[in-house]
Amino acid sequence: MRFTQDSVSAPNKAIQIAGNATPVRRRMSTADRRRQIIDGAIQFFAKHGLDGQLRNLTKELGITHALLYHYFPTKDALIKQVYEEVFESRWKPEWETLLDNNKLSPEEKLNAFYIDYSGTVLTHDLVRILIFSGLSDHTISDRFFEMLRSRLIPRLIRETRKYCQRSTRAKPSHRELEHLMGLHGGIFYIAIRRWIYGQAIYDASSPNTEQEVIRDRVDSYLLAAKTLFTN
Amino acid sequence: MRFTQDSVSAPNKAIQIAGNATPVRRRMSTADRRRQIIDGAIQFFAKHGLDGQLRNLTKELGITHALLYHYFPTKDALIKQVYEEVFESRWKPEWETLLDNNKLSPEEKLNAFYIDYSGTVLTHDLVRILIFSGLSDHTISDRFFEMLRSRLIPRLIRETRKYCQRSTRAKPSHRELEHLMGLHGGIFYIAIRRWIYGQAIYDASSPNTEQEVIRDRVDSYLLAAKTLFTN
DNA sequence: ACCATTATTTAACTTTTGGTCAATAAGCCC
DNA sequence: GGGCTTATTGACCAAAAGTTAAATAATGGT
Repeated sequence: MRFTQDSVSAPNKAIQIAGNATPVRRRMSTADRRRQIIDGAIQFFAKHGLDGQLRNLTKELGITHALLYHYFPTKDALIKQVYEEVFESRWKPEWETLLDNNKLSPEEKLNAFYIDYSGTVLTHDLVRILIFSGLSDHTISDRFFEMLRSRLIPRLIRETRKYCQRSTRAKPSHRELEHLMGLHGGIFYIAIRRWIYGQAIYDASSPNTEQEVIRDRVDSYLLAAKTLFTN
Repeated sequence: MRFTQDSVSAPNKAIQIAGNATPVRRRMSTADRRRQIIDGAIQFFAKHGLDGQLRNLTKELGITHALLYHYFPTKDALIKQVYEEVFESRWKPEWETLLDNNKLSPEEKLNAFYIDYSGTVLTHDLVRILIFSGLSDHTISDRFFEMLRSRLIPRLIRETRKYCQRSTRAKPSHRELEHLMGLHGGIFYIAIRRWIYGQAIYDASSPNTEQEVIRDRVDSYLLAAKTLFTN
C-alpha cells in the first residue's frame, strides 16, 4: 500500500513533520506552495518582525530555506509581497458605501464602521506589521494612512457634522480632524495594548465587550463633538 | 602649527571625521566616553531598533566597535543600560503629587498632567523604544504599563469621579477604565503618528497646538464621563 | 512504463555581526 | 621629558543568516 500525501488526513496543509515518520518529499503545485509560503510569512513576520530568520520561517513551513529562493528572489521580495497581501486585501470598499448610506444615522454608521474596522484591520498580523513598517521605512504605514485620509476621514467628519447638525461643507478644521484622531487613536489603542503590549483586555466572561467599548468610544466622541463644535 | 583636537571648535563632542584630516586618536575620560556611548545608543536604538548593529552605532560615535566592549561586556548590557536611562529616569513622582493636590480642580489636574506627560514620556526615544520592546519581549512595556496602572490610573479615575460628582470609592469598573483608556490612547496616538508613522502633525504656525489638542481630548473625556457615569 | 519537467533538497559560499585580544599611543604624574 | 596607566585600535574568530548551484526525485503527460 502506497501512501501518497493526498490520501492522508491533512489534504493540502503543510507537512509539519513532528519529527518522525514519512519524511516523504512532498511536491506541491507552484501556486499552492507560493500561497502557503506567503501565508506563513505573514504570520511569521508579524510575530518575529521583519528581521525574523528565513530558516525559522521555512522550518515552520516544513520546507528547506533554499526552497524559498525558488519562489522569491530575495528576502525583501518576500517581505514586499507580505505587505501587499496584508494591506491590499483587507481594505473594504464597503466601508465607504456604509458611511454614504442615507438610511442610517451618523451614530449607527460610526458604530458599525468602527466595529467592523476593528474586526478586520485591527488584527494581530496587520497591526504588528503596520507598526513594524512604521518603525523602519514608512512606506506601508504611509500608504495605509493615505487610504484613511482620503477615503474615510472626510466621510467620518461629514457624519460628525451631520450629527452636530452643522451644515457646513467647508474643509475640515484642524480641530475637527484632531477630535476625530482622538477617537481613532482611542480605538487603535485597544489594538496596541492587545497586539503590541500583549495585554488580555477583556475578561472572558462577556464575549461582546469589545463592541461595547467601541460603542462607548464612538458615543463619547459624538457627544463631545456636539459641545465642541455646536454654535 | 599643531592641531590638537582640543583647540578645535567642538570641545568635547565626538570626532565625526568627515573623511579626511587629523585622524588623531582622541582619548576621553572613562565617564565622558561612557556617557557619550549611552546617549548615542539611546538615539541609535530608538531609530534602528534593538537589532541595530553595533558597528553602525560606533561609526556614528566616531569610535571602533571594539571600544564598546571596553565599556559594556555585551550588547545586551548596553541595551539594558539604555532601558534604565530612558525609562527609570523619566518617570516623575510629581505626577502623583500633582494629581493628589487638593487645590486644583479635576480638569486642571488632568490637563496639567497630560500636557506634562506628553512632553516627557511621549518623546521620540521613549515611545519608539517602548514599542520596539513591546514587539519583542514585553519586559519593558509591561514594567512601564504597570507603573501607569498602579500609580496613575487610580488617581485619574478618582479625579474623573470627582468631576462627575460621584463619591463612590469602589474599585473602578471595567467601563470606567476603558473610558480612561480611550483618553489615554487618544493622546498616545499623537505620539504614534508623530514618532512611528513619522507624520508632521502640527502646522508650524501655532506652536502651542499640541497643548490645545490635549486640552480638547481631556475636556471631551470628562464631558463624556459625566453623561456616561452620572446618575 | 517511461520521459520530461521542475519542485525540492543538500551542500556550499558570502556577508554580516557579536565578541576577543594583543598591540598602540594619549594623557597624566613625577 | 620619561614612564605609567589605560583608552583606543586593528586584526581576528565563530556563529548566524542571506544567497547560490548542482543534484535529486515527485508528478503529469504520453
